Amino acid sequence: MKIFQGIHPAIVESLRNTALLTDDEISETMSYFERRCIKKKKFILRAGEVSREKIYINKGCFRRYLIDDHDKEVIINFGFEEWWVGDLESFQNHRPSIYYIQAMEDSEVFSINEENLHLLFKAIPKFYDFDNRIIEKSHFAMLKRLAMMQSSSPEEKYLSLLNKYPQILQRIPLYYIASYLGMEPESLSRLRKRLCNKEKKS
Amino acid sequence: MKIFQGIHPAIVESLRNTALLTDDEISETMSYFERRCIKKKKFILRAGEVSREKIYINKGCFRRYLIDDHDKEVIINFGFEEWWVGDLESFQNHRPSIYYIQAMEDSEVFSINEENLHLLFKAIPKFYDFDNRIIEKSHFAMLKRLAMMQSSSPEEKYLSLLNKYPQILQRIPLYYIASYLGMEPESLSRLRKRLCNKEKKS
DNA sequence: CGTCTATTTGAATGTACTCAAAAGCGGTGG
DNA sequence: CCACCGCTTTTGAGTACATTCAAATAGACG
Repeated sequence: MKIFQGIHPAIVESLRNTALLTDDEISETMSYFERRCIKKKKFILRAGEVSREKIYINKGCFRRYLIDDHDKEVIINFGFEEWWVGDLESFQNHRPSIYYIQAMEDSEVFSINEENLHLLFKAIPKFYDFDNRIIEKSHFAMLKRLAMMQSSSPEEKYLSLLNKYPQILQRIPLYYIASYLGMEPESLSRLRKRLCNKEKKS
Repeated sequence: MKIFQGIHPAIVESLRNTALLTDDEISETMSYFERRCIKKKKFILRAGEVSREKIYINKGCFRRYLIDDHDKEVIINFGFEEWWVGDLESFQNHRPSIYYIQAMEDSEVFSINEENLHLLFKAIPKFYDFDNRIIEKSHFAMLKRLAMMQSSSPEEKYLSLLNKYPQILQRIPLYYIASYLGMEPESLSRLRKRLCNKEKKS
């Protein structure tokens, strides 16, 4: 098994086991991508711009948010290693995006523009299927998150987030987490205090 | 332009203009599907079952819901004409579903099982691309809905729903709409009263 | 006409929200 | 080493509104 220097093991793993690519095909696939570094706080997309590339995170993390009707930032999701980020809708339709996407840490990504993406799909059809399956998986995850948002109490939302991303507290400030959970930072602070007290009692 | 009897015009339209199929290809595509009638209140899927077919709605409407940790029904979404329904995740992974899908009216659907779907993809590759684009679109819509759920007041959620599906009040009972919006039926009732009063004053 | 389903109303409670302020924390420069 | 500044989190007080439980009303359908 070939070792791929500087590529996150989870990416190689999923190209191997989910996309079912051979090592040669993985090398070829990666050659269509460009490696880029994004400094903390830098944007890879702003509302109004058209997304010109698909981006996979090799290292670091990002937040996607939009500005709602009350001029408030609403965080839609975070992106960590081995996930893609970007506004696929803008990318596909060549329409201005409504989202901002910003690096939360110094990050490194693999990006690919539309032209190369089509060449890659032609060269490695299995990658086309793989890419479609990624969207599908995002969709499934989104459905479950929506169910959560609708039915769970703020406590449950917070705990389930911690459960899913145990490292999130180390990487993301609480007031961004609050926005992601659909609450105010003050409420999250009080909620955490409540949970703390419960722990002590039990 | 051929006329397709008994097929919802919106379905034909999207096969023609989005999938870019010729009339002959549309006929061929449809021949892979089975037409089925579903009586009001009947289930096309229950939690625990594995979804064995993909289903497109020709007439009528459905609701998808799950039973949450507090034994409460949570409505995830409604399906109307020309949309697909079903649990794609269960269908793809052959795993038991967590969702219930129930007809809200006497309905008619086009269903296709896995075997025929693969045959169809082989016969009409453009349908494979089309199908993937449908998932993508669902995903985009879901992202926007999530943003709504996170940032909007109950009033805004309700009004935006009416705006998106003007016919919904005629077809779906209010207490299901309440569940979809993540609130109690009583709250929706009071909310509607408030809106009514505002209208009168203005 | 009666029964089941759906919607509204009432009263009491809890909790998230707003606004305002304080405290904690990290880094920079004098 | 300390003072200062920006960023993040916590605390406080008051208000608004969704929730719960209970009951009344309204509609639909046989």
